[in-house]
Amino acid sequence: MKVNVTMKDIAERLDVSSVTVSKALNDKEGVSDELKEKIKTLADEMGYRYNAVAKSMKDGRSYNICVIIPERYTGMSQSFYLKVYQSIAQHLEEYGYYAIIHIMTDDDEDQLKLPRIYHEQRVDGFVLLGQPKTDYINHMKKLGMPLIFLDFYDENSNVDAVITDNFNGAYEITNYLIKQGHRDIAYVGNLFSTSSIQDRFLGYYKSLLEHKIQLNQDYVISDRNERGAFISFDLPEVMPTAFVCNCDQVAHLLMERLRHDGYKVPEDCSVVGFDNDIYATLTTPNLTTVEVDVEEMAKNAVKFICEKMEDPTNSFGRLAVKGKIIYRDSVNEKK
Amino acid sequence: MKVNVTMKDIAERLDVSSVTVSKALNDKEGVSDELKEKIKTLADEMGYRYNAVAKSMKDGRSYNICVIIPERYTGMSQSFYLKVYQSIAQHLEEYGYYAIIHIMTDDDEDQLKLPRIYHEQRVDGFVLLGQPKTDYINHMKKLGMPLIFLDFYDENSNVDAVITDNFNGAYEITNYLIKQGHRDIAYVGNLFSTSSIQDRFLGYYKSLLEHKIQLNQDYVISDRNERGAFISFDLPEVMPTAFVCNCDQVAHLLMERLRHDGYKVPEDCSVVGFDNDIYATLTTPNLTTVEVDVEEMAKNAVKFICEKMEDPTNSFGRLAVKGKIIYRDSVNEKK
DNA sequence: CTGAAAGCGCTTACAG
DNA sequence: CTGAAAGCGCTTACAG
Repeated sequence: MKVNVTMKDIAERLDVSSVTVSKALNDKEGVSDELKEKIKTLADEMGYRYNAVAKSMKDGRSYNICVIIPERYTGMSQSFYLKVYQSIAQHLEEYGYYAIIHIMTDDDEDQLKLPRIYHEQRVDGFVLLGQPKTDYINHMKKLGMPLIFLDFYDENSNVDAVITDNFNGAYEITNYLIKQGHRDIAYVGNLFSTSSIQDRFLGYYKSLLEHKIQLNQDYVISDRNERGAFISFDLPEVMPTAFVCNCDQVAHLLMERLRHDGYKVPEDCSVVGFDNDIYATLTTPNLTTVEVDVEEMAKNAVKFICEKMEDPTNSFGRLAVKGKIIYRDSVNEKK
Repeated sequence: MKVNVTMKDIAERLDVSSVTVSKALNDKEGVSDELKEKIKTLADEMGYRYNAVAKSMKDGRSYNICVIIPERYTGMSQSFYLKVYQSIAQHLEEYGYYAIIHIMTDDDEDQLKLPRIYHEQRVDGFVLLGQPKTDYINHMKKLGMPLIFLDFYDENSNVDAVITDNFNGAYEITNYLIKQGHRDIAYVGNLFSTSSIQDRFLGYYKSLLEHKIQLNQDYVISDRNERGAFISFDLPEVMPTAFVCNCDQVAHLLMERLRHDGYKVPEDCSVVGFDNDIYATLTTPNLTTVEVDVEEMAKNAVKFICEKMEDPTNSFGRLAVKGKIIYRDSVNEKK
């Protein structure tokens, strides 16, 4: 058995041309059924493997999509990114594409260094998963390649984006707290860090507004610096009865802090999170939170990027995928 | 500006041949320094990007290494896998290779289904990260492609492997417990699940032996079924004063269980883990554990696989990379 | 239904 | 130092 069987090898054995073999193996028209069967059978027998590199070269496409994740996000809730990646990879498979992860270092981000895969023309499009700095985004846009933002968007760029419906999720979970009788509700998150955190805040705020609850600036608590690293924070002097956290991890940190300061959850304070990631079930009590629909987000991101590759003028805007409240044990009715 | 600038385009502009352009851009001999500079400058100007696909086709290599992770592992400590992947990718870059993650579903594993990337000849070697079933391993071996096991090994396969020095790590951390005065020490882990868990057990056992401590079968506690899913377990009737857990996650679960049953850590029982992953610092108190040297493991795995691609007869055996004990607050001196 | 020719973008081996 | 020719494995467009 030859090391690498090619279509030509099959063609020679059957005394046909490699064009015919190509047509047969790709189920194209122009080969008799009989011959097609014979070719396919022999290909199997000879252990033929399709050479996708040759195909790539022919059509000038790599069939790779690069999923760029800024390194600082991978330190956070890693499960999320691997899950999203897996989902993207599975959906891309249906289109005949591959997903390749590129974890971008802070240095590369600062220096606007693009992944090697770009410089070697081995990629047809990018999915940005996790928000890089504006300069980097602008740099990527100039490439003129299909580009999708996933799990964030940028006000100043009209790049198509698939995001969690942060606004509505936070709105609904705040409504739920209010329905439980809470009126003194704090929000934990740096409003200037990412669009997600900001939108979740606005959803929280909308719920307050609708219930005629005044927004108390002491109840807006920053949890991280602008690079995304968590910072320690003080609890408000007058304590609220509930906290809406911008993510489960910070809810987890907050609950440790509350316990440390002698508050019981949910007896003294209720706490809700967002994401339903690993931290949601690591805390005691388990967190009531908003579950992100990873599957649906990945599916749409893939659809968008593939349609953009077909026709670069395709544009989709911003798609907000609805999440779902998961009710657990971190919320009490306010008596 | 043309959409895709090729060497030929540069050649025409400079009235030289594309062979010369190729030599210049690759810093090969046979071009005058002056001409080489001119070519490089123009290439930059024209926005030339190297076409690695053409190169791949020419040398019949994809320059891709596929990192296969069985899906059931990704549910566990995801941070680890993403970290390992990143480290592999970075090291592969030095060799001009790319790393591509493939998360293998249980179904694919059962049906011995290889990743599409293999069938399309878009991969030159495999790194198996996390132990698949024996049948799958044997199937992969038959491919005759460069193959490395990472973070596990298989008794029956003589495939090169890079692993954490599980035996020594567990041996040393058990020694530490004994030095703190403990003699009734349990081990938590299913001995028949993976080679890591087994080796960690043996390291624990060696430490007992050296200190003339009888192994008590009631003190060997299974934590998961053979597919790797955690199961609930009973605490021994007569409690030990310390637990060696096969991983941080199970140490975390154990500590919750202990707390629930009214035991305090480390006052009543000491607990140590293994891995130093996210669970080590999520528990209160923080875990004393063994840190895995991800960087060193990835570096060696990459070295091995690349040398095997150069010469398939290269063989390295099993390399155990030493870990490091991280001392935290989950161990007390036994009075 | 079948196939000869040309081409994708590069590199190698050779000739000058 | 420079370049014409051939080839990597496939597919497309066309001719028969």
